[in-house]
Amino acid sequence: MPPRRVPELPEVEITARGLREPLVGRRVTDISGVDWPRMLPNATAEQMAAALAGRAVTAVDRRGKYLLLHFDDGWSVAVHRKMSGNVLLQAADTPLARHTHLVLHFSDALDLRLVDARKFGRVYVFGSPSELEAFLHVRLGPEPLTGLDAQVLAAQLGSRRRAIKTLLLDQTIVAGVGNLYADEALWEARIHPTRGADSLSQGELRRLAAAIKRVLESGIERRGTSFSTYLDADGAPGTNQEFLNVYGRAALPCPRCGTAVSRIRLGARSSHFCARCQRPRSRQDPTGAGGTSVKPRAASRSAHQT
DNA sequence: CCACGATCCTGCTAGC
DNA sequence: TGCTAGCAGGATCGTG
Repeated sequence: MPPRRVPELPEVEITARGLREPLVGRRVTDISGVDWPRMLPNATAEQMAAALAGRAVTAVDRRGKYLLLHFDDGWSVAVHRKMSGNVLLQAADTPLARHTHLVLHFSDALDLRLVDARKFGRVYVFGSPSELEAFLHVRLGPEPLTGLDAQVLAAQLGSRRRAIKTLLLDQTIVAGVGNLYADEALWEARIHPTRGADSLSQGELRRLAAAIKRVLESGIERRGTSFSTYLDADGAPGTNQEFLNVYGRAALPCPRCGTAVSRIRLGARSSHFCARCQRPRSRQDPTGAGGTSVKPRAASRSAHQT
């Protein structure tokens, strides 16, 4: 099995699009397979079964990195795949994959299965649109594809001084951006990841807002940075891994200038950038030593593996 | 209010 | 070759 990328906005969007056609109009018949109660933080398996059995899917949507299943009578389910979670649509007679922690049984012997080796993924149940909205409201900032420009980004960042990369990973600043697309957007905008958010110029904010949209849209167009073919009716895998400029490319040449891509540790996350294209013009940190240097991983093991 | 470390998990890999 | 310690990473929680 080839390596999988952590799902971010484009990957969740592709999942939602793939599920929409087969699921809308279908009814839940039962729920099973809950072997890990933490997966359901706001309900028990019994409550979830009682709430959803007999209900039809009215819409499949996405907000940030949450996959949303809407049902009739105002019920909804929000799925967060976190690090390793997968959502598989399979015929009921397909053998259960290892690490399956929840199965929604639908009419016509169709299963929606949540498979997650690391058990970080979570599934929430809501009884009304306002409950769902309240849940999402406190967790998610604006949607980058429809609600982001330089002004919005500036307002979201406020006068915060933390590293811009760290703040891009904060879902209340902008929803849906994760480690991979944050690195790619910063490279595209030519902004060093450790730059203090309050040091960004108007022009840099404009470039960054545009770059965030562009990398996410490209990711969606390429059907995500994923190697899995699940959910794709035509079996086509995502191809964005072939187009990454810095993420997972430590020590490989920057596609723009040829300089070896740097990898540093920022907070508890790895950041990839080009030290030449992305200058640390911050006042307090002229050397760019804002993060801890780490040895590049073997360059062969990355998203570029064939 | 803000920053940041610890925590949750297990497959994978580096290192012995 | 086989074993094991340590890493990876999104989001939340607790501490300073």
